[in-house]
Amino acid sequence: MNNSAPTRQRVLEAALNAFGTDGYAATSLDALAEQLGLRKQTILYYFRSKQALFDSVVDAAAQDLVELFDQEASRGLTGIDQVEAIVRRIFRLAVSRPELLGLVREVTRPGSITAGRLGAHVGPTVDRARAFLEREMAAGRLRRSDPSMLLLSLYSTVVGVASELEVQRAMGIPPSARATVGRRTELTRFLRAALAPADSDARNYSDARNPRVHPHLV
Amino acid sequence: MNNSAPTRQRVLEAALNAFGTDGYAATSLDALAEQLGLRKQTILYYFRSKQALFDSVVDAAAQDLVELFDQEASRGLTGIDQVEAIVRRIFRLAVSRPELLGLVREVTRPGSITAGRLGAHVGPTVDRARAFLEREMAAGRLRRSDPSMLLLSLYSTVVGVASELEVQRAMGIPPSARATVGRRTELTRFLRAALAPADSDARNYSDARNPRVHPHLV
DNA sequence: AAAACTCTCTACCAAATGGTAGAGAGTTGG
DNA sequence: CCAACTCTCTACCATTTGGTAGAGAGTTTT
Repeated sequence: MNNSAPTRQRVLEAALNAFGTDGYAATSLDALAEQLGLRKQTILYYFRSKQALFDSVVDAAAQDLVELFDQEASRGLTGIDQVEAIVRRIFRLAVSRPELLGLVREVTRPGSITAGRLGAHVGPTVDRARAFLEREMAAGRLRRSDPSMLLLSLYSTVVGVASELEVQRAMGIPPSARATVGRRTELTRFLRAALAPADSDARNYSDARNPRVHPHLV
Repeated sequence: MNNSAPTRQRVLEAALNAFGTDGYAATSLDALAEQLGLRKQTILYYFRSKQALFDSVVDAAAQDLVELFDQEASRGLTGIDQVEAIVRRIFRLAVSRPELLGLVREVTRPGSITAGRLGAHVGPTVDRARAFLEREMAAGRLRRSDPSMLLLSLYSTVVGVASELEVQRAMGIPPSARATVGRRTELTRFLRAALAPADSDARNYSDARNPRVHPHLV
């Protein structure tokens, strides 16, 4: 039962790229195969059907996302610092593997049958994120609000700002590397303002201004 | 040169619905025609090609969006009140015509050739929005930040929260009408926190808490 | 060395796709 | 009344699509 890791893996990667960039419907097995220097039938040897391939791609992508997220969440940061660390991570992802966020976008299309599949994978992570927000609110390190809604707002904002390239162009923001850093900096400021606890119970809370942008890269 | 408004219009509406829901590639002219009780050739009589139909749909949708937006912006509100009015409008849109936001999402796909078309239509409106933000910041009614970036954050957050149905389901938010109101309320709170001017120069600014949720509908 | 297994290929196929050509029915204008 | 025009249709068509059947080469197992 040797699954011939190289070929199968190559197919998965190219498929993630294609599905995440052009979408499911606009991706043909023939085009995918040609791009890999294979015949379509070779793809269908490893994956029963186009849909099965897509499912596998979603599984792999979900695993990557969860891993990355949990890794970043396990460093024990608190409050806005933790949120900022995640934001930085997602931006790095948007630069290094934009097709991954594109795939998420494709899967979360209304009525998508595959949405449940992704949901099943990321469910526990989402729960943990919500629990984190609740905990930090209770500790007075984040402004009090509905954790689910906040999570949704955060998701929309971060993924949108990180990956809405065409919208950014329309708004006069050039898609350069420097602009990407600028976007993240500005977004961080936006989020800090939105998340900072009201004056009522702000305790030992790390400086809300000056988001300490390391001049690394993104 | 009678363009037979009824049929042409029906085609446009059905096409907007299909393109906005399923995307360009997943929409076939045959399916569209059948749904309209027509033959595909009738569609191709009014529109030279599938791409031309899509372009026309984008034009019409952009016009609707701009109209709606400018209408809401011409009422002379200021600061966060104006932002909140726009948010309310977009949410109403997400409920009454979800396919419109879906189309925007489709058009803004990375590498979309039609993105420029939409951009050309909404450009002036975006400029006006940015000018508004600048003006309100200068007047001390909004927190100071980069207007372009803020606009992008606002866009991502509002459209995302309004239309990311599948993500919401994944985050445990049921897609009911009541939940929609709740989402908007929570989002408004989020935005108020993010946009409220720093204490430095906050002048005659309408109450930041209690966003006055009318029990209308959405 | 024979049998079984792994992997990629050629050869097809039915269905669906966007699109062309042009007939025919109905209406309008001269 | 005839010509022109508007609109929808039938008849096709070339291409592309996802998918099946199975041959054949190489490797592993017995």
